[in-house]
Amino acid sequence: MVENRELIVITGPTASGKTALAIEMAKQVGGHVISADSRQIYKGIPIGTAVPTPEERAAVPHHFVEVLDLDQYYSAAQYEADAMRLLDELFQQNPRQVMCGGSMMYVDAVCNGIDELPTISDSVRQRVLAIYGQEGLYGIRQMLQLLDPALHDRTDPANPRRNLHALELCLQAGRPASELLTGEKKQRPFKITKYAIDWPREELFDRINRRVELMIEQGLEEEARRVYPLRHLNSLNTVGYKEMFAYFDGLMDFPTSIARIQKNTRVYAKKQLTWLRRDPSIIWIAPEALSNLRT
RNA sequence: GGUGUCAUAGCUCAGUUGGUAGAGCAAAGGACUGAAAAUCCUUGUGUCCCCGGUUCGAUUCCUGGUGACACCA
Repeated sequence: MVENRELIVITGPTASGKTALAIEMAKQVGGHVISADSRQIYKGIPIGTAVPTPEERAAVPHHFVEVLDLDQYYSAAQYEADAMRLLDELFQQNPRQVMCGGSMMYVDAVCNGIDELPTISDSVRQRVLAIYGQEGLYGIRQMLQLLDPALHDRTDPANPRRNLHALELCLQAGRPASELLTGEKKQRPFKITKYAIDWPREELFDRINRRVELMIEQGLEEEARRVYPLRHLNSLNTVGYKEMFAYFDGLMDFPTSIARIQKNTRVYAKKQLTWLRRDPSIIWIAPEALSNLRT
């Protein structure tokens, strides 16, 4: 009954052409596009996150695009749950569906699963923040070592966010969180095939630079001004907006902020590539092969 | 034309009282389990402008050249 179910995952670095390819694939197999993008999921920032166009979305149904308010909390774990629920539904209509996105953690959450962890309560969060405020990262590390030596040892000692969260988990769970972090890969009731588009780096960087210029033409500055009052939200701690905000704040001029967006987007693409490189299940496809797909 | 200052990593520059050199930015590599377009880590050999001189030894001092800048004509 579920034998031929397949999730076709189109991933890869930013500006590599995932959107168009995913739509083409979805059309061919008769499936929907499930976006795996931690920023396109928010409403109000379509230009800077290069959301699919209305025409593209009319051609194939899309999910998880422009559905959250900027101040809504969301996470890879929530995405896993939401996406799995949706896939269950969609597979009943069609055995092949397409996932598209460059948020590697989201992609992995669906492909491999994430451990079940307790939700951190406000009181625990406040308590950990207070420790951090008074004793800094050192204090957090010390307490973590006491509560969960194993987790302490494998947590990047210089990364505040990771250590804060590790300690939060221990306090919330009431026992060493490392017991919960099994890292077990979940079995999915469908086949997963991952593709990424393999551009020569120079060409990818060219595409990035051009796309940023296009965003400016489309009105990125105006869009950024609209959300400027919400600039402290995590959803706006995003390439394209941070740099515009810095320009609005007088920290840099307009051309500099554009150049910074281009640079930071290149850095982002590199980080994505680092993640992708260690995933042996990815099928890299040459850009030239794309034209053959588009029949 | 004259005088002066400068010439060091892709860029901006520091430095070596003569023992072949280092920061920021850029760039490259990596980590990643409930904020992930986030967060964090690692990586600096380059004819020290060119020819010659002094010296055990010159990127550092000296002569000359070339280039840039400033001022004077």
